Amino acid sequence: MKLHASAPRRATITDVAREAGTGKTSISRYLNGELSVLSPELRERIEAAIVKLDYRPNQMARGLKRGRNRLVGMLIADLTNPYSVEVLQGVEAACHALGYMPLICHAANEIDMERRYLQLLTTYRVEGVIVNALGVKEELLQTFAQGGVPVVLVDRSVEGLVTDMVGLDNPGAVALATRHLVEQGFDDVLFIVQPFTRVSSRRVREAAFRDTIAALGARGSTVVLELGDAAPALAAIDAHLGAAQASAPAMAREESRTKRVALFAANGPVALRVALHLKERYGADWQQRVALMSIDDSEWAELAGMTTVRQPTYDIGRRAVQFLHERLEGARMPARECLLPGELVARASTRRDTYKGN
Amino acid sequence: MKLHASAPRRATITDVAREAGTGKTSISRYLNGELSVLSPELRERIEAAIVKLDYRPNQMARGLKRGRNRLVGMLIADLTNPYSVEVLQGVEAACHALGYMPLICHAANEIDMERRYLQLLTTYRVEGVIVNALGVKEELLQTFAQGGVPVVLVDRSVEGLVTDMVGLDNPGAVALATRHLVEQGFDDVLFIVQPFTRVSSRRVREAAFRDTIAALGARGSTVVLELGDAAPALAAIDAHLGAAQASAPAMAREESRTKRVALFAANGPVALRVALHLKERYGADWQQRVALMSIDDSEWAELAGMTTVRQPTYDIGRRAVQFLHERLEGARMPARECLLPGELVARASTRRDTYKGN
DNA sequence: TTGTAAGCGTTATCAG
DNA sequence: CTGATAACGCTTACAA
Repeated sequence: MKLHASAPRRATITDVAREAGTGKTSISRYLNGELSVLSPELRERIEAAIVKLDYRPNQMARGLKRGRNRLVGMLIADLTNPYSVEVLQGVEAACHALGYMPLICHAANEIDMERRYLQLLTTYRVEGVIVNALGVKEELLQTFAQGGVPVVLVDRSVEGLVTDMVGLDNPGAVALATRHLVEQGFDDVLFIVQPFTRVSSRRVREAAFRDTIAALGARGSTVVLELGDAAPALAAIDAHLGAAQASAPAMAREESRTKRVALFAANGPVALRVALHLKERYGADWQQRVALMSIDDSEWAELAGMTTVRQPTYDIGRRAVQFLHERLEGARMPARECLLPGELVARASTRRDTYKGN
Repeated sequence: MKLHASAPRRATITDVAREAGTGKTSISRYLNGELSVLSPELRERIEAAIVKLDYRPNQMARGLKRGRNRLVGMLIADLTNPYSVEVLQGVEAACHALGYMPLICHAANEIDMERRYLQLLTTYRVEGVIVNALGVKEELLQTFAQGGVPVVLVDRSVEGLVTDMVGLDNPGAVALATRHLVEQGFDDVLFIVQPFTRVSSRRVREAAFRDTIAALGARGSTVVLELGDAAPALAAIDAHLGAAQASAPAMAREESRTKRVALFAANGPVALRVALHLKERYGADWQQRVALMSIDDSEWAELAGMTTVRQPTYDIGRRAVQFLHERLEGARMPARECLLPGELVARASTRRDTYKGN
């Protein structure tokens, strides 16, 4: 009877070779699918040995020798944002389809974490990285690029770095949303966005908003909301809403909604913050009183009846991996940019026919 | 001028040794903090060489030699569930504090994925695994345990497997919630849960619900809701609600809420599904008409004014890593179980004073 | 068809 | 204090 050793070392290729009464090379060949060169008889012995020893090739050793470990880094700024999780799902699916193992790193909105993870990734010799940057300085990413490790950016670009990037077609999405609002009769739109100067996607959305508003000849302004300290922004919103209401001629109670003003949140987290505030201020039926639209189709959007622009998150993730894969396969081409279109999901909050009195 | 090689291989320890004009051993010593045995002079040369070559030790090679790579696997059943993301944050924080690198695997609710990832983890020779099992057969996990790789279960236990496990104190949480409902005047509670026979946490919650209801002498029943096909369950709920309403004596319109019946969702996803249905059926002010409570404090809970029991997710994650760490440090003790208490977050939906007419 | 031997980048052992 | 040298588990010429 064998005493249970405290750590019954996993079988190695050598063990298998011995068990099968052959050399390591043949085992290796078997593992790598070079079946044609193995006599059926040997093959069977190997098979048996592997099963018997429950052998699993050590990826680390493999990678060390081969020079590639099939690991790709996926750096995510904030998993708390459902957007990221959805992108991640696409990334995972694509990775598996192509035989990569995503090494998922979650910066949790901490810039140090981000740096630290990036270092770690190089330490593990990932073959490529997909980055949803928080605020990496270009140099950090540059390190990868210089080392010949392809980088694909998701959702945002990084100043001074030219690489493949995939994300939402922000101008298109914002235009889609804004046009919808105007068509529905809102001709004064408040665009609410987090501090945007340092984050490309926010910057682009804000600019697109102003452009679209101008093109449509509507009124519009931007409010900067910081999630950490939203009070000032919320006050500004209230003020705007209040002013609009005051200027509107008295109406029947049912029609008290400030009809011409709509709120447009630049992303899901902002939308939630604003919705919470509106609910607090206007009560449970806030949706009837103020129109809210948002980029990012949050899970609660349906519940709140909020109109949104849904991002093609899954595809974004898949596309990112595809770009990476192509580079890893040796593709030499200038940096590409893949901008996928958003989809308008119209709900009660902005639909003309939902509030009485037109 | 140096031509940019297509893949400027990363510097290895040998390169550094050459650059510093010394042997690999010294470099290794330097890397492992055995500074005391290095002459200040040599130390400086090494430092310089490392910086100059931007050297990063290869973790794979390290792991290969050392027999441990500081990798711990984290298998998550469903990242789409915010619960998982929160636990993950705790895990990450703790891992970094202890110098581990979490290898995050997302099964995306697919049982094959789960199996596949588990295999992969053993292939990468992770030192331990934290598992939020979807439905692993015990054998798979057994593989780890037998190989001397510690396993910590999160949120649910796996039949036939005895290991450390950490999660919510389900009986306590359910009792807390149920008692609250009864105290608020609801004496007929509908517990809504996904098919629970195969998932320990659901099973425990359901049992605890029945126990508590019995102990309190209230009425209560269980409805099984499948997220994939919720219609039957929702119909059952409607029926129950309808019956209660019919049996109640006619009241003023304002008091039409079926006062004595409350809905209790076993987790966040179920709560969302139910809320969506209620909204569809009762309109935007569904919260005024039917009481909904849930385990898991979803991000939209505040928005919907839904009472919840918040899970100590972050701590669950941290605790899991701690357990793992202790095992990795060689702790030999019987399997432990850490059940953390939930916290009641009372909101309008179940508060007596929020609906008119008491 | 099969096996031998030389590494991959580190660390550990053992002499200087 | 410092540095050869032999592994770690695997792949890959190169032989046989």
